Amino acid sequence: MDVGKRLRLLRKQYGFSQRELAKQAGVTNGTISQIELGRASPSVGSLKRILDCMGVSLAAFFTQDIKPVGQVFYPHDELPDLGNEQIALHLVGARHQDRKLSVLHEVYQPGADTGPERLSHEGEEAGVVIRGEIELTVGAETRVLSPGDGYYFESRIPHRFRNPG
Amino acid sequence: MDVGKRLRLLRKQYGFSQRELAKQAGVTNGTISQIELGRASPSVGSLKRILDCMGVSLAAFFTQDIKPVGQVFYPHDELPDLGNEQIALHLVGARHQDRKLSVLHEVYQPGADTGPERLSHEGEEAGVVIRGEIELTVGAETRVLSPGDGYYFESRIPHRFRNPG
DNA sequence: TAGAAGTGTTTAAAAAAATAAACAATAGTC
DNA sequence: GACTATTGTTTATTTTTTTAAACACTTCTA
Repeated sequence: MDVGKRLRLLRKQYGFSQRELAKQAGVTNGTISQIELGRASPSVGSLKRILDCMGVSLAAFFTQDIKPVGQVFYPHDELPDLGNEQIALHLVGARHQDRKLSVLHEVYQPGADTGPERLSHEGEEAGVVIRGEIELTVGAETRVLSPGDGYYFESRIPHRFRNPG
Repeated sequence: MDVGKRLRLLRKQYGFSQRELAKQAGVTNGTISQIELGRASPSVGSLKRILDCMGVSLAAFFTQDIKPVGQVFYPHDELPDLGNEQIALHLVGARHQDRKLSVLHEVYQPGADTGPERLSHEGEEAGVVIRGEIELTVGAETRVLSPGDGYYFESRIPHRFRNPG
């Protein structure tokens, strides 16, 4: 089992560049490059700091137990309607196990606009497109969401909202 | 989770001294001392070489999944008799999971004597005391076996036979 | 076509881990 | 008691990792 190959695979899954990951982990991009190329065997301390940024434990790393990113995009017709006839309440992320957050699509009036970002912080995030279209990038995946479509993901995965309209 | 404390615990379980373990792993005793004291964070390469000597994977190490040494000593009355009335066939290590070896206590005539050793090699080992008493040391445990008592253990655990009589 | 910003890789210097050899402490033997 | 063997720890030196900064390359944007 190659530590370097595994780290690179994991980093790609999360859509990090070497520099992004390095900055968060408190190491340099060169370090990550050399580890991935097998030119250096990281100390367990360094490796731990790197893996922490992706929510992966040393145990999971060496167990080959890469947890998949999970379902991120929820088409409109996959949002169960929990509301009544006057107010539509579509729950986003219903299938997401260990859900710590509940977001509802409540139909009253158009919502506010979300500006472009590229964040990676604690917690979880979810939302729904109200009007127009929004291009959402989560990790390595990018998708244009139409009105009615939703999203759900861990905020530690780098993400960005963009209005292509 | 402290890597040093875990390594020391594991080493003690296997009855290794720092020098014994170091020699097999191809590192120095000072290295192991410093790791165990937390004065150094080993590279995954070094840690792997050390753990290999004890048959512990990096995954198991970080999973806190220390597999116990397992039952080593089997008193006579715990050996199930698989034989007939003329020949007694007592199976040693019946409860040992993943048993790759079967040793039977066959009652015909007294067996040979085993000299003192201190080995650590591949494979598994098992036997039964025929006559007199034998002091068997496996890992950190020592026990005097009487006629009818048996033993079963992985040969990579350092062991020694001694006839105190 | 530049120019800026992004990517991963490479290299000399700094920091940390691993070595080699000493030290101190204990236990066993003569 | 002295001698030997074994234990774990400590320290100066060597080796390796990590850093910091450059490099080469691609991809946007003006």
